[in-house]
Amino acid sequence: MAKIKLLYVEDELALANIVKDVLEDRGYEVLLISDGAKVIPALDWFQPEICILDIMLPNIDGYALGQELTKRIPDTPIIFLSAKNLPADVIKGFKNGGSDYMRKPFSIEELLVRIENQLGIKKAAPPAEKQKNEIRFGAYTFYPNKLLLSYKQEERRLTYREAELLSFFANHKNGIIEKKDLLLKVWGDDNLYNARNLDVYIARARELFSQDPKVEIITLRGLGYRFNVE
Amino acid sequence: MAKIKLLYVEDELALANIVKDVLEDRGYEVLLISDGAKVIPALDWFQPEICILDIMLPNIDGYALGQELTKRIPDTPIIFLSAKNLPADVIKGFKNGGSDYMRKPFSIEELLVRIENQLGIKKAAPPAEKQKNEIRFGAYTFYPNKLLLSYKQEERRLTYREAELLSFFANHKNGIIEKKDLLLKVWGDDNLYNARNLDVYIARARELFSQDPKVEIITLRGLGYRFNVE
DNA sequence: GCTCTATAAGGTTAAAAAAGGTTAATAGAA
DNA sequence: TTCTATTAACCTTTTTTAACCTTATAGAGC
Repeated sequence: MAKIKLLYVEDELALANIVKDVLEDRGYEVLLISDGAKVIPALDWFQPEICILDIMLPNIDGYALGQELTKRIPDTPIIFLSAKNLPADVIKGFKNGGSDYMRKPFSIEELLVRIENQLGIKKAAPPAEKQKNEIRFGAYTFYPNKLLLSYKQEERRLTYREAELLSFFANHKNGIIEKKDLLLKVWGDDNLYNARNLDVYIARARELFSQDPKVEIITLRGLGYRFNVE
Repeated sequence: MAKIKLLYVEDELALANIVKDVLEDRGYEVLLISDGAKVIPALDWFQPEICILDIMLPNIDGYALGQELTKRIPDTPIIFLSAKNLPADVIKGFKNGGSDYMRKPFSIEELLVRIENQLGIKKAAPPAEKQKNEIRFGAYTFYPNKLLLSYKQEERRLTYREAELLSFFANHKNGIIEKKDLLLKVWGDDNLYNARNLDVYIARARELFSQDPKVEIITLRGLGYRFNVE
């Protein structure tokens, strides 16, 4: 079975490395980032299933990061971890996208159990379109390996780029998609020509999903898109 | 709207009554039980949507109770509340059906937020939707993820910047909004040109809300705005 | 203390510029 | 060929910039 991908943002490296070791020992694939500014760019290639965030980070504040993550990967649970112990801080954590909040110092065993708890909650509802070969978008079904999109009885063959685009959407549904990330992932390079190219594919994707108004690609001018389903 | 039914099991009555009052004040329908043995029989007629359990109870142990509740009402979240502070106790709480665990003494505000968090996870159970999709501004409803603002039957598509501005307002309603914070959040940079730009968007926002006089954007000259609702 | 005036902040509207949408034509691979 | 990807052309919408107008506020002079 594939390992669960866990993003861990912490700047105290002495602590972080111990925790990381334990987590890896328990079978998680851990990405440890100590600089808050590097988190967002990492989302694309790492695609975490759960995030552990320290709050007091250099450069960026953990709360802001939580908010940003909630926008981009809305179904992924976030556990805040902080020496800020006041109830007001905890509340702020929940308001900024947190699914749980642990005070420092904490017990690693307790952290492990809280992680499992969050994952358990998520498991019950079944998103996680990681390596699936069947993905539902509203009334459509997308078969990434077969390059096929079906709607009711109709089947439609997709081209390679169309399928790549839809796969990217599948991994970012109901979240913010930056144009440059999309270009990098699907075209491997974000230059001006490819940007226009993407516009053409977006038009095509909109046409593909035109039967079901619940599936919509919303433009975030100057930034990218939102792919909304349901 | 029907009140949310909350089962609260606690034997320290002095504490319990204070908490109960606050919960009722926040709109919950609270059933307080101080004798653990009476919990199971009450399930049938009360049918709670969330349970708060103290662990050290006379007659029956809170963990056992948690286990029993999990069997009988498996989708109902349980928050343990206990003076037993060791990580091992917390872990035991999660293993016995807990969805969260708070150490005593606790802040009531924090409890309220954790309750909401649990309900939020459950409410939108299939696809766990953490972020708000619907925000009310007086007679208007704002759908930040759909970039939509509705008033009575009318729906109005918003542009990305308009939606960002309204999201910022949503997070600061009835409070002071500093121009520079707003610029930083919505434009990512506060320089003089963007400042004029913001003026244009404020005019547009005022136009958007012109149907309901209860929603108003008040200028705080030299500082920013107040976004008043209600 | 008043009143007047200068000035800067902000309101409003329109025009310019940039981003993106759409469709068709062209180029390139299979 | 034939199918796919890219480029181009033209159009629409959004955002930015500019111009001009209104209003609040501080200070000068009374």
